[in-house]
Amino acid sequence: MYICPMYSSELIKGTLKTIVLNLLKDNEKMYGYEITQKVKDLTDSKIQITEGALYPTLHALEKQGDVTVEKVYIGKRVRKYYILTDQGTITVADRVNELSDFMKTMRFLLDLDSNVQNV
Amino acid sequence: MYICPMYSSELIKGTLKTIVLNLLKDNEKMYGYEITQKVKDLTDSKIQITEGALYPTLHALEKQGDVTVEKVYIGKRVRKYYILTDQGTITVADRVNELSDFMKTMRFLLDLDSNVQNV
DNA sequence: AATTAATACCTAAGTAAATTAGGTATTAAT
DNA sequence: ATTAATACCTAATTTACTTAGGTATTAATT
Repeated sequence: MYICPMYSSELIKGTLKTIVLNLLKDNEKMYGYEITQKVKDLTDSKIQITEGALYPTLHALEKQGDVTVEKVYIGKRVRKYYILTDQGTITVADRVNELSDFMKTMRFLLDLDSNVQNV
Repeated sequence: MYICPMYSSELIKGTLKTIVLNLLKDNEKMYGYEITQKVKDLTDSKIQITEGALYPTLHALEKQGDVTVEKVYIGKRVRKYYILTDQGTITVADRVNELSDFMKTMRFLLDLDSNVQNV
């Protein structure tokens, strides 16, 4: 199965934690595979999170206390649900604000708002 | 001299070439140091390009044919002006479109447009 | 006059966050 | 019966930076 990310990987780099945390903010609990599918669906496959990037990121978020894990067995198959902690709620707000601010700065820097085509 | 970038470096990662090319699109010719100052000025120091990142990037752009170089001596001090090539003009359009599209997708994904505070 | 700051270029080593490329195992679909 | 989808994982590699130096000229400050 070939994975075709629409955006060059450099752009997505640095936004993964923000994406994951923001999804958990809106969904209470999600498991890894579900996150990859959700992002794919919401972005019309323009952003496809690779598992090699996602799982280490989820483990890092757990380690730094932004999420907790809840193991659930679906038959014999394990699912690890990730839930945002109180600290994680603060982190996601910070991250989203920073990204939002950064994108605003980039739009100004690249003079994108004066270009009608970019709506 | 301490450099304090406002945004975490991961965010800026991947946008440097686009920023540089776009400045050259609007300015005909610029030299490295001038680019760092211009970006600092335009972003109120929120984005500060480090020289360790910029010079290798300029050399890469030259190697891949997006810019040409013009050496000028100001007294005994050398200045290397970078000028966008025809190919570079295409590259910058592609890059800016991609970044613009990516930011639009991120705004949707993070549900930023429904948040009045992010204007 | 001497020192510091600003201008202007550069590179090498280290780092962080991805990609690539595997692996295991269960369940559903063809 | 075989393939695809679900669901987890890691190790090696790559990439684009940061950090931390270096050289040299010119302007500003003490």
